[in-house]
Amino acid sequence: MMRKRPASYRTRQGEGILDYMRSLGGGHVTVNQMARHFAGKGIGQTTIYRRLEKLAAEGLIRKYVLNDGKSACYQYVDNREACREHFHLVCETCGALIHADCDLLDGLRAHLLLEHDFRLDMLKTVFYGTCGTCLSALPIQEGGA
Amino acid sequence: MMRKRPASYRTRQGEGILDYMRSLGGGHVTVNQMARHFAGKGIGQTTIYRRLEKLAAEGLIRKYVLNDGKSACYQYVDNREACREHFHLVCETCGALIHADCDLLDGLRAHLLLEHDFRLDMLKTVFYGTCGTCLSALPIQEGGA
DNA sequence: TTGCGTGCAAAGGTTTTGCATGGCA
DNA sequence: TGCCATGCAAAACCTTTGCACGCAA
Repeated sequence: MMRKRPASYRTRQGEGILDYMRSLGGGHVTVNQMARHFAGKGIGQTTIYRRLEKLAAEGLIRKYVLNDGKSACYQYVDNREACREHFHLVCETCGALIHADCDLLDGLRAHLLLEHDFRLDMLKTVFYGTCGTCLSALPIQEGGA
Repeated sequence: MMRKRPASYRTRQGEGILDYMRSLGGGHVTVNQMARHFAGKGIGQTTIYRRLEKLAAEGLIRKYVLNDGKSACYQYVDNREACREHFHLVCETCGALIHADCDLLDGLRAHLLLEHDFRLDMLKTVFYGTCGTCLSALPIQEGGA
């Protein structure tokens, strides 16, 4: 039987990185920021990259690429199962991640599968836009550009 | 008065690049692909970058950054308003970028705005999942992983 | 003639990889 | 002890920039 053999060791670096991600409470960071945070604390940037990659693969954290494509940023998500069942909205202005539970999603997913022959992956899909707070804070910002 | 003074010259390279983008009929390319296409035809990659940047600023083409952040890809849009009106689906298995014109999007956008106070930006949002081709090619591939 | 457009090469930044060592189980 | 994890440095990549020349208007 292939038991839930972890095949992964618990290390100081790994714990430090996961703890740090958790401590952000949903906030997002880049590898660069983390590298600076851990500078002098014995955690190199290669480890950060590899660790984040693993965590993202496990679904414990989420990886975003910002619009300008400069560098990726990561954030902790505490319940990945629930995450298959709701929208993830990211505000391009303030960076907030919003979890939106909504059954419209089922309709969307079904539609994509039936009409477009496409199985949607909610763990990867992120909706970009502007959140209510930033909308009201913004001036007119019409469709101009 | 600031007339519509072009302040831009018509060049062989510029025409070539725009023609090529148009010839794709909405398909998408990376700079790398274009550089290969124009290799030996006297259009360097620097020009491609600068030209695409300009075209994107003018709204004649669109620039995407996929979630893996590898490289940006561009596509011609002859009607940028219409372009706000379709889904962009990316297959995580084969990497295909699919354009899905569909009015379900309007419902989705309206819903997000009304119910979730979130203005969706279709220029940035990409749906990730598995395309029909890859779905049928795959075995069962249940929710396992 | 003017000055934008082009192209080469180099710089800049992010992410990945090779390889030897370190540390968990 | 076995094997994964780590870290340094180098490589691989993508994109931008400096500078001189070419070419459109």
